[in-house]
Amino acid sequence: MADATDAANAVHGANAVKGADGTNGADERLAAMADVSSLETDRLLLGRTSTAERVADVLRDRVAEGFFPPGTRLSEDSIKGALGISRNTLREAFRLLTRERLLVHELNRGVFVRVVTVEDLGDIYRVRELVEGAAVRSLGEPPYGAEADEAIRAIEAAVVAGEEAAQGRAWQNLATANIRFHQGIVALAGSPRMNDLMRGVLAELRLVFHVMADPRRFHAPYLTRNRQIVEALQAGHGAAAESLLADYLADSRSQLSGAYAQQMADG
Amino acid sequence: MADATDAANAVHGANAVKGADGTNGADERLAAMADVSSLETDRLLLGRTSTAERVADVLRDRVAEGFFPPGTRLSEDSIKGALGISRNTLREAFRLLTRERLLVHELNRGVFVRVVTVEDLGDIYRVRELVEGAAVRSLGEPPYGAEADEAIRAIEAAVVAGEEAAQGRAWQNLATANIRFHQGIVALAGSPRMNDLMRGVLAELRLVFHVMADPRRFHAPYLTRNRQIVEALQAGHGAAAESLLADYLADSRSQLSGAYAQQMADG
DNA sequence: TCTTGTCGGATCGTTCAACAATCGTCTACG
DNA sequence: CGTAGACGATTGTTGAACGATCCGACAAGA
Repeated sequence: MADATDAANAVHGANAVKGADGTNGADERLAAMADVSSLETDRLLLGRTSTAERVADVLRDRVAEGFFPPGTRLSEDSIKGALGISRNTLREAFRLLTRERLLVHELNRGVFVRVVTVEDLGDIYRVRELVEGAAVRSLGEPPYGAEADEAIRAIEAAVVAGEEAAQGRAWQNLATANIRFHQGIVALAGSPRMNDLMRGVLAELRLVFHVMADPRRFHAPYLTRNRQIVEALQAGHGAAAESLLADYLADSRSQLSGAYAQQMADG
Repeated sequence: MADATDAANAVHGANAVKGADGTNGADERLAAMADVSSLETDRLLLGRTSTAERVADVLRDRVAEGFFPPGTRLSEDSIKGALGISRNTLREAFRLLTRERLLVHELNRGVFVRVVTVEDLGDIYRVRELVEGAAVRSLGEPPYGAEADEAIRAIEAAVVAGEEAAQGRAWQNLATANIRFHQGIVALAGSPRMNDLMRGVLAELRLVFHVMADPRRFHAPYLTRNRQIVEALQAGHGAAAESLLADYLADSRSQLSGAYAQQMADG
């Protein structure tokens, strides 16, 4: 859970960085005496966070872990008291989270944890099929670029994490690993905007899982398929991976949407 | 300028609507006694807006029309005074616009109109090629659904608007029409999330056009190609439209990225 | 002359208090 | 039984205040 937090923040922070500023080319003399250029990488990590962002991090984790189930109203007063922050700061954190589609804001009524509709779920899968498929296809033939290689390593790490979680019956961690697997798939495309989109979509999907009992049923069967996909990627069989992934998503979609519709109908 | 404003707001409002609420199917009796159904369209417009959202609308338009060029710092104090609103409300509006990637927020330094980097531009086109292409492909064979038919009508309306703008040498309107054309293309997929993504991406692209002189050069040549594409769509030649679109994007990309890189280098 | 330390104004981050607007519910009345 | 209206709770918005941070200017030192 803690690592899920860190990972989410890291990705978010990396994407939030704006483009290069124009301060290059004037200090080559300095760079000659000490290798200052190596610090430029760290500079992105330096981005400090405001209180509102940290509050948003806390609330995001709470929502992700199911502490605030979908539909819950997040009262300004109670949360402000519990976290010891001002109302304005809390409202700013709320805005940040509505941006991520985790919360919805209703005028004069407050903010609620998003309730994903069945139509939303269909759209989520449409996006996934499109984006994840395109990401794999964009790989082309090996050798891949350094960026893609790193993405593949991240994917494999997610698979391993999932296998360990399954072994330890830590279903929550399994869900996290599964989400990170697909995040890694999209990262193959190397497009920050696609990563951003998919991060939001997968966060929404997590909300879906939270209203379902027995998360194991929706994650465990896909462990071996994740493994197959990453092995295909590592072997350079992009087309095979894409095909496996398409089947995966189709199966997952039908299984999940059926169960979710029923769950929503039951209340 | 005024119509650009209205259009931007209308599009934004339509896309900002959250998923279907569950209030359908229960009031058919009412519709029978008086023609209430004609009001259902307006109902989405009826969603009241907070002050912060209206402020955000104003600022969004100002940015879109180039009143605030990229890189401009938006001072809280001066804008708050000019609009006659509280600082907190203004900050909330800023948050809304940073969510749309129009502004960037730097801690303790304020908010700035986004400066799109050359890398951003590359990513923007990657996303466009992927998403717009997939949207057209998702059409399949005619007859299309009602949703897709309406999207095609919107596309054609955008083409007509563009042709009229070109005739009147209203280059700003031409840019708007062009953007709306591509927004319509994506709407073919019928995916709210894709529409959302593309709205943001096209808004970013507008920022690019604002730092370039002679907008005509980047829009006028594509008028006839827009026309060809929409005619292919109307004729049910999806594959042809997709191919035309792909060429369009490739040409646009190379023309724009070259000019933009040079523009950024010149300062 | 160049570098470094220090200062002060301007602006942002955050909190607090207050009031207006709105929502939901409960009640009393027809 | 249904409905209008009052009430309490919560959100929307404002205004002021204080500390923190940034940035340019200016002075001291090598």
